[in-house]
Amino acid sequence: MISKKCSYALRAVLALSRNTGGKPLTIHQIAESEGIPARFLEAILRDLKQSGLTESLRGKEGGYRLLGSPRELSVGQVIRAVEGPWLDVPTEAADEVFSPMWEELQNNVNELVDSLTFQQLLSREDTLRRSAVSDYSI
Amino acid sequence: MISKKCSYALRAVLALSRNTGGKPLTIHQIAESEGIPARFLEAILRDLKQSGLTESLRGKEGGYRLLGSPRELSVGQVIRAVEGPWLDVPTEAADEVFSPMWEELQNNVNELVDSLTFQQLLSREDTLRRSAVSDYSI
DNA sequence: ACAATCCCGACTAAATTGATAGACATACTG
DNA sequence: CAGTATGTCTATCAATTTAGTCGGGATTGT
Repeated sequence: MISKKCSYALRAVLALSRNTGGKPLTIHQIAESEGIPARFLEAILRDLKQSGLTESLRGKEGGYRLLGSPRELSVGQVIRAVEGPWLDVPTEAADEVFSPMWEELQNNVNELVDSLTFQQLLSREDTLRRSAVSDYSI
Repeated sequence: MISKKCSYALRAVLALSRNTGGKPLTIHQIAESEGIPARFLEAILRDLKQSGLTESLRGKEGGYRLLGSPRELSVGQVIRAVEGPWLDVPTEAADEVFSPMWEELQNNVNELVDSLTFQQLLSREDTLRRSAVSDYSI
C-alpha cells in the first residue's frame, strides 16, 4: 500500500523539480497547487530536508528548493526519505525459508523505484500535456 | 511492510503443505507448531478457506487440509487471500504521471510472489534441514 | 449424550496514519 | 526597530488499520 504521505511527497518533489532554478516555492504554494494539507506538507518537507534532498530558506522570499538536479534524483530516494526502510519484514517473521524471498522482493522493488528519475517524470508529464492539448485542438 | 497476518498465513500453509496426504491438521496443532495465536489463526484459516485454498472438516478428527498440490500453490495466492489486493494505490493518488510506475511495481511484485510455489519452499526447507544436520555432525 | 472440532460475529487494545495547533526562530522590508 | 512572511519544532488528536480475544453456535465421530 502506498501511503498518502508518500504520494504527497512525490508530488511535492515533482513540483520542486518543475521549479528548478526558479525562486524557492513556499509550503503554501506547493500545498495549494498540489492539493496537499499545508501543515501535513510541512512535516513531509522537513523529512525531505533532513534526508538532504531539499534545502530551505527562511523569512520573506523563503521557501524550498531541490538540492541537486532532477536528473539525479530518483523516486526511490524520495520514498525512502518519507517512509523509512520500505517493505521490511518484522524480524520475528524473518524465517530462514521465507527471508530469501522477502530480500529478493525488496531488491526488485528498490531497483525499479531507483531507476525512475524526476527528470523522466517531467518529460512524461510534458508528453501527457502535449497530447491533451492536441486532443483538445482536434 | 509484511503484516504478521501474512507471515502467519504463509507459515500455516507451509505446515499444511508438509502434511499433504495426511490426516487433517487442527487449528491448535498448527498454532502450536508454528507459534501462532490460535484464535487469530482461526480467522486466517477462514480467509484461506474462503479463497478456496484449503478445505476443512468439522467434528472429531477434523481440521484443515490443503486443496490441491503444493506444486500448484504459490506464495502470491496466499498473500492475496489474506491481504486482499496488495500494494494498491489510493485512487486519489492515481496521478497520470505516477500510475504507470505503480502498475509496473505491482506487476513485478506479483510476478515474483506468483513464481514461488510451496513445493519449492518445501525443498528449500529440506535443504536447510540437511545442511543443519551435517553442520552438527561434523 | 458427549467431546472435539470448525464457524461466525462482535468486540477490544495497540499501533500507525493523517492531520492540526501553538509557540518559536529567522530573515527581509520599510 | 517594528512588522510580516516565512520555515521549525513539539505536542496533540482523530481516524484507520492491525493484532488479537471472546462467547457462543453448528457439525461430526464415538
